[in-house]
Amino acid sequence: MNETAHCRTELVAVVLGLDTIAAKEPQLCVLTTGEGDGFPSGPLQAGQASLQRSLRHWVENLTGFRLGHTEQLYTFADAEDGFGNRAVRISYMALARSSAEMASWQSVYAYFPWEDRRSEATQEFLIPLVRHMKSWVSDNERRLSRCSVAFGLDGHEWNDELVLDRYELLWEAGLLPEAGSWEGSRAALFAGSLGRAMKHDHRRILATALSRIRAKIRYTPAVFDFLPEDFTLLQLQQAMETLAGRRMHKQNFRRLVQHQSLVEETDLFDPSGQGRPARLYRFCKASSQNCYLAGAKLPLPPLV
Amino acid sequence: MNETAHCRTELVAVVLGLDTIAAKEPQLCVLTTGEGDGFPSGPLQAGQASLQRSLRHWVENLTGFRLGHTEQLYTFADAEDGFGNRAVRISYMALARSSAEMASWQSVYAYFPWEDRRSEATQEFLIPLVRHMKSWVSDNERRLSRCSVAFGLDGHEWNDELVLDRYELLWEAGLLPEAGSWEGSRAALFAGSLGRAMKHDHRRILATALSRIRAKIRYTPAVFDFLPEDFTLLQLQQAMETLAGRRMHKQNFRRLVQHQSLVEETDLFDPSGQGRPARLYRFCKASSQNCYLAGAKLPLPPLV
DNA sequence: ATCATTATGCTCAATTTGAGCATATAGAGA
DNA sequence: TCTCTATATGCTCAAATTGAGCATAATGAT
Repeated sequence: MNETAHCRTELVAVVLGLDTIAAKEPQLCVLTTGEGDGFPSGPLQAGQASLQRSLRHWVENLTGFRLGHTEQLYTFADAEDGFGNRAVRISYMALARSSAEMASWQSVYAYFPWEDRRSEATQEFLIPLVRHMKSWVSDNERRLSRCSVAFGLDGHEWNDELVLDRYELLWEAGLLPEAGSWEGSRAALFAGSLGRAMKHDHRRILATALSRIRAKIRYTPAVFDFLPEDFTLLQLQQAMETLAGRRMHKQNFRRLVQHQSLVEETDLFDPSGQGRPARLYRFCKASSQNCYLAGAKLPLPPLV
Repeated sequence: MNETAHCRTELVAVVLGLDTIAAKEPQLCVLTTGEGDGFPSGPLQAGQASLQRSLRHWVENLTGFRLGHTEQLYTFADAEDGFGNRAVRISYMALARSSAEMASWQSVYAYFPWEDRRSEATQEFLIPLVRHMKSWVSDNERRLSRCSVAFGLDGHEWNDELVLDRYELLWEAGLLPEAGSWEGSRAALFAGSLGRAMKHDHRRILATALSRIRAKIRYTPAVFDFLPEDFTLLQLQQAMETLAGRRMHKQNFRRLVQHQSLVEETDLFDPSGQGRPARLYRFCKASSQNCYLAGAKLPLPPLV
């Protein structure tokens, strides 16, 4: 209790955005450094008023990118280095409006392919992976239960928000290169479906961010931070879908959104589509709270 | 970016529990130090494996209390002191089972009287307070909207989880002693309804904890961490009520709980009551995820 | 003109929620 | 013992929400 450790304090930024430009359907992207194996991070600067401000300041300087809503994620500490020194890392998540600059960003689901359940294809590689996980934990009651819950087995539903739990189970199974116990040969069986690794615990931080944003879009109007001022209901729905990693029922989604008067009509239309032009809507801040955007899911077939 | 600040890193623990012993109805309590104006806190120790473990270790040593589920809340940083030194405070919330040791604990709602809407009495002092808040912000569009949302005015519903927002609005209005802009004379108008102050930003941390636990009990089985192994459905309901700060409809609450098979019957009964003895139930871990305990609310009359 | 494609309006059954009535089982007091 | 009060528990019913799908509208492409 008497020995105060000296700490190096570092800020880490997970900047999320929707890439609406390159692909036809918007994709969830994250700003990375190096070979896409880390996030912008740097020491806590002296002379800044608040942590949040400090973070915004150097991320905007570093990347030239203007950040939207910013939120603290989690604080980690390394073990001490033998001289009583520890490193403390405070991680933040920031949302950014999409822009042309995003070409160099990385797709979030490149790191967590199993989290993107929008296409049927995911099902296919997920099934053997989950089967393997189950057999691996079959001797451990506690782990078996965690596995069932996290991967939606045995009558449980797949829960979007359990990103961190799923990541940790894969880690514990030694299937991820970052894990000390990595079993490369076993992992090779699932080549391509285990995603890209990152340095330090950055992939874990990304998992935390994905959990957080998925929880946040359900009960707050956070999606609108990703969208332009005017948008079609399809754009809104696809933004929700790429964030949640699952498909939604189109007509019901509209009903849900309109019924809460979350958005208001403009008298503009989007002429770029092939079919009937879609009306443009605008976020209606007046009724922003008590927003519920989770419903209108399309049921997923059970995994096993 | 080049100047690394030296940081003192401190851990702060908000330990919550239900006091089922003193009062007839369980009350939400928190472990405090001194005159009830602070939380146990201490420097991050060298030689501990993880932050979480470090926290548990010294809280259990300090208080002799065994902690249940522990969760990181938020990390704050003081402004630097002029020598390039900053203090970083990492706050944690921990849940504890009730015990006889809790006599010395403080009621959470002593710090936030406006958050306890279980009794009609709260309505009475809340109405003039909110009216005052509204007139205070009437010249500021942004604040007026925040106020409406936070205090459930103008058609908005009261949202349990906006504890931090409400605290910050009261702070900004200069009604709280901790605020630099405190206007004691104006605050005196609402004597007794503005709650007890705490040192540093500890009351703000408590607000964060209350927000967090209220969010958590809705979608996770966190309530059960407060309850004994066997409990009656009334105990469960009252635990939810004191945490959420609002009443629930009894029959519907039972239906909600039983329908999800969150609990399983025992063949024991609680004989201590006056009327028909209540059956004792037990938490059913098997179906723990996808738990939804938020429904069955009794509607509150609008504030203004 | 016809077709493919997307947007949008509408229906209908199943489920969930909000509210309240009715009955069951205990202790306390006449 | 009988009655009253207090609590637990079972059940009903209407309103609201949700899940799913059909039908129509408005555009570009062939």
